[in-house]
Amino acid sequence: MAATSKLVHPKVFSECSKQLLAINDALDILRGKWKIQIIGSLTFGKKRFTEMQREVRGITARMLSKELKELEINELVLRTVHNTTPVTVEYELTDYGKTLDKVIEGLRDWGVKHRKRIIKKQS
Amino acid sequence: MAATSKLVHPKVFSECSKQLLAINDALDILRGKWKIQIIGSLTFGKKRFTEMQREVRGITARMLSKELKELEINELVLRTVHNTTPVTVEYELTDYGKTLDKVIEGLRDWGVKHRKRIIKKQS
DNA sequence: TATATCGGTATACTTTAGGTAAGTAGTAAC
DNA sequence: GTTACTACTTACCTAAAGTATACCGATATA
Repeated sequence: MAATSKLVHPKVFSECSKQLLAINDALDILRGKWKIQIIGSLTFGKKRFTEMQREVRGITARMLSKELKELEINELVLRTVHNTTPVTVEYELTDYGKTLDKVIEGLRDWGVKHRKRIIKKQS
Repeated sequence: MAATSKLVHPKVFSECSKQLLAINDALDILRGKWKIQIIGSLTFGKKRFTEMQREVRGITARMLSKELKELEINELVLRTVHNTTPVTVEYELTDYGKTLDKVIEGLRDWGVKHRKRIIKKQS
């Protein structure tokens, strides 16, 4: 006897697919090792380039520059150049960037719990 | 005159760094094109392999298999083989996997809003 | 006998992500 | 005139991620 294939109700199926599409849209913008961390660092306020380089552990100037550019294009981050010498550049979240608060917070909270769990398992 | 480097208060700095570490921990497990989508699809309940292949648009058997294995190793997903013919295999979120609810939800909600925004800008 | 299903695996390949290292302009301090 | 600072850019390279396609055993169906 062949396994009966429990068909998902079309309504449920399309609902799930639609939501996966949304997740995909979000990931398209946030994917990679650095973007979410960069946004995370900017939730603490305006930052200068070198400041972020120090804060986001392990990131190189190349990656920071590249990722910030993409975030700027997607209107999540605002870049402001100040006429000091040498020039200073400030990055901050746009209002739209700030709408990612819940995502960042969720990821951060889960990460904290996850780290605790891993450490507990090792001991 | 050189720009004065506004030093961040050590307490604020370490707090930010600590939180970025947590975000990094979370991302280590969830990074890539598919993992979050797979978990997202499982928030709707148990799924069989082929069912997921249909649901997660564009994923190949190879990737689905690979990603599910990694999620299983990290105890986010449980795999159950049923003795039907042909065999059926069910995947579901573990209790620990379910703790990602907030993250998935946040990403999904943001994705929905983001898609609306993009469509609006195009018109 | 031929074909289909389920849950994959094997192999080969292409693409993208990310790292390394060096260099840049403009200014200013030593 | 050499060095230092800020905020990058460029060229190059590797490793990881992802894709395409064919195939597997067991069984059931046409």
